[in-house]
Amino acid sequence: MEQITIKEVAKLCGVGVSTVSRAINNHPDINDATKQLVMETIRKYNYVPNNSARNLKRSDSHTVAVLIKGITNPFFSAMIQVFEREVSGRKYSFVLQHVEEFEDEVDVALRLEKEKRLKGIVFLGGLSSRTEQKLQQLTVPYVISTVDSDYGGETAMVAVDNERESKRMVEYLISCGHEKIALLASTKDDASIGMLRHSGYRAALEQGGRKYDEELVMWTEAAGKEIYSMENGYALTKKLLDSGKEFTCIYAISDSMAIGACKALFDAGKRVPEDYSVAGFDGLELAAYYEPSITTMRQPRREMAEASIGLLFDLIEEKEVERRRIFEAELVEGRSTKRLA
Amino acid sequence: MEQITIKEVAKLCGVGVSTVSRAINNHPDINDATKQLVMETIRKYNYVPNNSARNLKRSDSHTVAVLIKGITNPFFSAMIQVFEREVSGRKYSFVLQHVEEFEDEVDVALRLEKEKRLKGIVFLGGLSSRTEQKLQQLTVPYVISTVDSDYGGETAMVAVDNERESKRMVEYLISCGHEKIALLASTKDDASIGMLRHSGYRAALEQGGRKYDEELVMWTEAAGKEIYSMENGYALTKKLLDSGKEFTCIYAISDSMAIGACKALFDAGKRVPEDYSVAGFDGLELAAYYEPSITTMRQPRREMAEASIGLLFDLIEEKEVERRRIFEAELVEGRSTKRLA
DNA sequence: TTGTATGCGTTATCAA
DNA sequence: TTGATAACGCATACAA
Repeated sequence: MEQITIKEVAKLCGVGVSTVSRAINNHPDINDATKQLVMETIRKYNYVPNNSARNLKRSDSHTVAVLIKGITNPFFSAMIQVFEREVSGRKYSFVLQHVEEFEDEVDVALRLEKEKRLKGIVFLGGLSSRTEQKLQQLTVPYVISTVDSDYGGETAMVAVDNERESKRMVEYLISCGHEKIALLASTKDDASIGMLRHSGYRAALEQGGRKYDEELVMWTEAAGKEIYSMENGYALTKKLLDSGKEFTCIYAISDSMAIGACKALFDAGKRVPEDYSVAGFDGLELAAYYEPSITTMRQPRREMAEASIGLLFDLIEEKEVERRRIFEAELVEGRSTKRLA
Repeated sequence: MEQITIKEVAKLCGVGVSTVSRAINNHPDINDATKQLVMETIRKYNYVPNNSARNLKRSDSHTVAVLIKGITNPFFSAMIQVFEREVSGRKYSFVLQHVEEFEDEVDVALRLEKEKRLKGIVFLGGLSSRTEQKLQQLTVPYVISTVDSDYGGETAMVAVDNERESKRMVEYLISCGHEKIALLASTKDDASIGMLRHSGYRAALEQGGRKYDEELVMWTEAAGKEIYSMENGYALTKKLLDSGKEFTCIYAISDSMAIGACKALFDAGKRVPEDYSVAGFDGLELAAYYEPSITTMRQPRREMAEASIGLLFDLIEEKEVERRRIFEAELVEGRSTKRLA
């Protein structure tokens, strides 16, 4: 099968290449009959325009990209559909770009921006390293979505206040009568949401007159594994149980970890919530389907996805808008936590 | 920030563009000193080559793509990492291309093939429609992964035998003493794995001397929702319970549906497996973490992902190999099923 | 309404 | 070891 080009289509139709181009791109100034002819031969010969050539030539692509590191994270799943809908509703093209583990998302963004002549970028899940300098090389607007780390003054951002909401969760657990609340945390050097949620935990304890006990904080050790996974939640809980420390409640900084925690407790012959309460964070669908359902802070993911695209287009259209959109999370009381007598 | 091009880099260095190109692409015939100079100015001015131009010019790209419809499906999650590893281990670039719900994956493949000068393609999750004719337009080898529908003679494919493994599962359930086994099925017009798993269910019942009862088959109605989801499993189970039909076991054609089924049973005040047994299919991690753990057919996903890339490269290298690689699934006995007395 | 010609940014060929 | 220059396939300004 030969790679047919626009030239050959033109030749086959007995017209010039610009006419073919006009037909493809729905230009107004083209005779309807010739357009039909062109479109027919295109279909007949299965002509597919080369996107690289188009991108090279075009100045305005009407394309925005969403970059995701860890596309398999279920937290992002529901958001992806929303991105698609919101972008195509604005007559733009949508590129979902997966960033591999070892790649720098800003590098990918820089490449993609040139390659596709992007109009804007959403970084889903934030930026792993502090590459603010590199960010400045971006010539198009961008929005950091679901992470509220401090990226510097004017960075556009959509997220919940992770520290505050984490604090609220722990305040709730305290209000249920829990004194010794263990935390399943991220790595010690985490500078992103993991640390913010830890800060919220600590603040709630200290302001609630409880002792912040370092021994009840189970840090993720190896950076190799996925931090927010069930597997990690399981491992950390096992370690916690083995430590012999006393506690009545486990607060995991993600729902997946909370589920891993439950499983570890079950495997140790414990019951949830009768023996131990367990709470998570994120509000994954799964948290509701688990048995018992997991008490969690639900992030309004769909709304945040909508707002991310909305903000991005506001920036593209150079509107003067608030560049930080902070959403409220919702405390969902599941049956994985109980009030102490 | 200006979009700097290769020409300007050349000018800045006082060399020709071809020298810059040589430096970028690690050509051997270039003076080491000039190369250093070029690379330094590139870094200094943050030059990023335009990929569209490169793709346009290059003939061999050393890139393969994996196309996924439904990238949020947790079944694919673990496979993606394997694809990355396997491809980059072969010194090829890897493109993970998400196919939107309404898009035809072959169209996307055709476009991408031209745009990126692909060397090969993996279709993860099979092809939704029978577009065999279009497939022939692909000029590069491709492998259909995880779906064993009949795509015609020579189609390269890596999958489990869905019908056989589904049959095995039901045979197991029969061997546990279950007579009335309800099925949570896909849509009636499904022509893919959903139908194959249904066929296996039916075959097991009939060959096992049990009656195939159409009323125990809960077909998914609306094509709008995600078939293999917890939500759908929940809805179908609710419907089943409401129907008043008698049964002792639910076999869901996916683990997610099985979890939805469990939740529906719990919400109806039933116990699993004491009142009803529940089994799934796929062997998701989640099946092991659920309480009770779900009895399932584990597909060797990592191995299948490896084999998909392996087969693709065999085809790229024009080796004469078996084009169909069928893997065995593993029956994992969870605690969601019990033997009847 | 249509065709011709130019250039997008790069790589590759060729001659120096 | 280098540098001009010709493609790559397309969109578009301009001429017709």
